[in-house]
Amino acid sequence: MSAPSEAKHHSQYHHGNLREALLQAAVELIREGGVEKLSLRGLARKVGVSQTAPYRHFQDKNHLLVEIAKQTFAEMTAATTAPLDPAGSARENVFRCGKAYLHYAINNPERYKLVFGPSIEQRASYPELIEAGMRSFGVLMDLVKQGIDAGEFIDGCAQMLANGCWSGIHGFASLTIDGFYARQQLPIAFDDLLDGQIRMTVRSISRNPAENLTI
Amino acid sequence: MSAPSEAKHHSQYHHGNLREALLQAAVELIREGGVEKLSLRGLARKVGVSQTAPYRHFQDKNHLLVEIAKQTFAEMTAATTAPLDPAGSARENVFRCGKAYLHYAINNPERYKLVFGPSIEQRASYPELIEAGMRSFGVLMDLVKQGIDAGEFIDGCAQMLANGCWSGIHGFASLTIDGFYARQQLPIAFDDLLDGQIRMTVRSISRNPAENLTI
DNA sequence: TATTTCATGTTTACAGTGAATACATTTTAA
DNA sequence: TTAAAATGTATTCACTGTAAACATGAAATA
Repeated sequence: MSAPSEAKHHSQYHHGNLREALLQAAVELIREGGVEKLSLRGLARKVGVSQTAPYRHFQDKNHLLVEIAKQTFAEMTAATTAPLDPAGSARENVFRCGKAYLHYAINNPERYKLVFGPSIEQRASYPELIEAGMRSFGVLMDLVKQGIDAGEFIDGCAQMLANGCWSGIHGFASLTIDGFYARQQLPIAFDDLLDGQIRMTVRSISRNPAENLTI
Repeated sequence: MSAPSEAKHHSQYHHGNLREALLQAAVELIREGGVEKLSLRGLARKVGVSQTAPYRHFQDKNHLLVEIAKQTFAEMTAATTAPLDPAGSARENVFRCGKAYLHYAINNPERYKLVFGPSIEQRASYPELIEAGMRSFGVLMDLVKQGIDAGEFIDGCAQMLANGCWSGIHGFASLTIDGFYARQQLPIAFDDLLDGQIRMTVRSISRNPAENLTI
């Protein structure tokens, strides 16, 4: 189980594992200062390599960002899938999924912004990125379909209902990350606000919802 | 009613109305290429002035963007207030407000992204910007309060309900603008998707909502 | 009216960026 | 053993935001 490229005596000309090192360092820099502050030159400096070395592994800056975005989508998919209860109701699972989604977003604000923000150019021309995003959305989509089939959710275009839920959760994540809710003097704790958002989301597609915000 | 600064023979050294000209040109450039592509130097070029002239009117690039964002918030406030019907129900008015909001966002995608995106740094340190944003949010907030008082909406923290609605609408606007919904093969027209989003939003806070997505 | 002052322009310069090109070295395959 | 391919570096260009010093002309004052 020896990793060949790592076992070798680093001649210190060839890095050995530059691509991975760049990705990892970039994620760190983004976490610390946001995508806006990430420069390829600074990244190269951090990794200890010349400023043009990254171009041997990424066509340009955008391609590197796309790679990180793909990884981020994958992590989101995993994070929102993990807490699901196969035996639970669709309502419960949408709640769990939403909560995990928001926790991921709030704990990884800069990566979340990278994925949805304007830093990545020409998103549409990276099929793998689109697919990674679709897979992430698919978690919610499947739950909504199950809920419709089970009669828990209102009848209608499943995609529309799923989009609606996604919009609510994504909007809440974005506004929270950008500080729009932090500035409000709320009579309730933030965790309750977050819970309330998810309950509203579930309520928006539920049949016969209660008169208060329960699930 | 003669505008003194405009009546004078332009000596072509002093522009005469540079601040306004810069703002107007910047809005155009943003509309065409997004904030990311806006450079102060390009802006100066477009207005026909030296590259440092803008610094006589704006402390730095960020201050210029903040000014445009303030104007954008003001326009949004006007756009979402105009269609309200004082005699109508809160449900109806939230619907109208939401629809106007989404139309503004979709017709002015780059300005919308400017206002909510990461281009503006240190938002919190511009009180006038915060206030402009609060006024825009206030339109929805007032409607929600009215709806709670009238018994149309569920009882609860008004701010939480308003935030929830805003999240849904804002999320939909963002995802639409960023093309996440354009890539889906939807069985329904986009206008119906948009309508559905607003109905879901209203539904999420309504007492005794119908079993389908009506208002 | 003559003069001074100040707002608003310009020129020049610097440090930073993404990226293209040409060159160097090391690894790999023939 | 040697040729080729992969992966590194050095140099350069065009672009950016912005600081500093200087120029001009409009408004205020003597």
